[in-house]
Amino acid sequence: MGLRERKKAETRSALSWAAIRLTAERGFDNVRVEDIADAAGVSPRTFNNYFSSKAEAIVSRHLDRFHRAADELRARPDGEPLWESITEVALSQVEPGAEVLAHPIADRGAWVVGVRAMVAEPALQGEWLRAAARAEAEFAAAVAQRTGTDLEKDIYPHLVAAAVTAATNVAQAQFLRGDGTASMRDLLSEALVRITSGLPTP
Amino acid sequence: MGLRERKKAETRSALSWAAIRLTAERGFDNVRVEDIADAAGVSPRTFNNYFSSKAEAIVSRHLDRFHRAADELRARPDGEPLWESITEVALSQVEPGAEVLAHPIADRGAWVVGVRAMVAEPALQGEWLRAAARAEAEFAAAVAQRTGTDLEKDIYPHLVAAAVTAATNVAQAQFLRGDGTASMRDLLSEALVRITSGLPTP
DNA sequence: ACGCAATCTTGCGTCACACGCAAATATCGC
DNA sequence: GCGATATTTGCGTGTGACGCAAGATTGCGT
Repeated sequence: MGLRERKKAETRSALSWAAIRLTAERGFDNVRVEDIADAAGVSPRTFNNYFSSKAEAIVSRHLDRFHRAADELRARPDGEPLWESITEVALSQVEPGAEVLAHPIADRGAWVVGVRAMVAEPALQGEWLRAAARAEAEFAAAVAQRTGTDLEKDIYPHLVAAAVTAATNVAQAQFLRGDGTASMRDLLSEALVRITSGLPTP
Repeated sequence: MGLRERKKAETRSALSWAAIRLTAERGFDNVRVEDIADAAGVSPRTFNNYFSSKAEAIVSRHLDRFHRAADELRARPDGEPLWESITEVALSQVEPGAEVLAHPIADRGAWVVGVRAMVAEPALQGEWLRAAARAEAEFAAAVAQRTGTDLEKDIYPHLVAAAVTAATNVAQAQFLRGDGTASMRDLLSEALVRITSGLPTP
C-alpha cells in the first residue's frame, strides 16, 4: 500500500475518530465540522471530501465493522451449516476491535454516558440505520453465494440478512437498556437462537 | 375535535402530501421548502413548525400508517394466536388506504417512476428507517401487552417487532426490485411464513 | 356577544452545513 | 528529477433549521 492510500486511510480514520470522540464528549450539536477538522489536522473543506455529513463520519466506523463481518462470513469453511457460520461471525463482532483498543479512554464513566447520548441522538439514528441497511445488502450477497440462492429472485438471502441485522440491533438495544448485568454476547446469542427457532410465543 | 385541531391536522396533511407529490414529480433536491409551503398555502416558516426537515414531512404518512398497524394489533381478538394476528395486521396494511384514494393520480406511469426514485433517495432512507424503528418500538409494546412479556426485561417482544419490520421491509424491497408479477401481498405473506419457521436453509 | 387567554402563524435574523470550482500542493510512475 | 495524477485547501453560494417576538386566530367563560 503506497503512501497516498495510507495517508488517506489515516485521515479518514482520524476524522471519524475525532467526530466520535468530540460528540461523546460534548454532544452532537455542540460539535462543529470545523472542530472535527481541527482535531484531525485538516481543513474544514477536506472533511467533506471524506464524509458528506457529520453523521456519516460518526457512523463510518460501524459501517467498516459490518463490512468486515460480511467478509468473515465469506471466509467461513464451506461445509459449515449456514446458521453456525452466521452465529460465529456475529459473536466475533462483539469483541472489541483492535482500533478501539488503540484509543485508551481516560474517564470511562463519562465516556459511557457520552456514547449512550450519542446513540440516542435522533440525527444519528437515521444514518446508523442506513449503514445497517447497506451492510445488510452485502450480507445478503454473502448468504446468497453460500446457499446458492439468487439475490435477485429469491427472497431468502434478504430475509436472513434482515433477520440477523434485526437480532443484532435488538441485542444492542437490550444491552443499552439493561443495567449491565447481561453480557452483549449472551444477548446476541439468545436473539439469534430465538430467530432461528421461529419466535414461538413463550 | 375542535376547529383548531382540525386545521392543524389539515395543514399537516397538506404539507406532507405536497412534499411527497413535489418530490415524486421533480426529485428530492429540486424541491425547496418554500415550494412545499406554497403548495400547502402556508408560510415557509410554518413548515418547520410541523416538520423539522423535508425528509420528515415525506415520511410522516408512512409513520402514521405504521402507527395504525400497532393500533390494529391491539384491537385484535384476545384469544387469537399472536402470529395469526400479526399476519392479518401486516397484510391489511398493503391495501391502499383511504387517504391515498383521495388524491387521484393523473399520470400513473410517471408517478410510479417518481416514487421509485423517491424511495431510492439516500437522503430519505435514513428518515424512512427511523420511522420504521419508531413504529417498531410501538409494535413491540403491543406484542408485550398481548403476550404478557416485559418490555424492559424480555427480549422477546422486541425481537418479534424487529422481525416483522424486517419482513415488511424485505417484502417491500423485493416488490420494488421485481417486475411487477409478484404481488406485494404474496411476498409479505411468504416473508412472514419463512420468518416464523426459523429461516431453515433451503 | 364580548373579551381575555392560549395557541398558531409569520417574518426576520442567524448559524451551520454541503458542495462546486479552481489554484496550490503532494504523491506516483518512470 | 519530471510530468502526470490525486488530494488539499480557500472561497463563494444556496439551503436548511430554528430562536425570537409581533401579529392573527381560536377557545372559552361570562
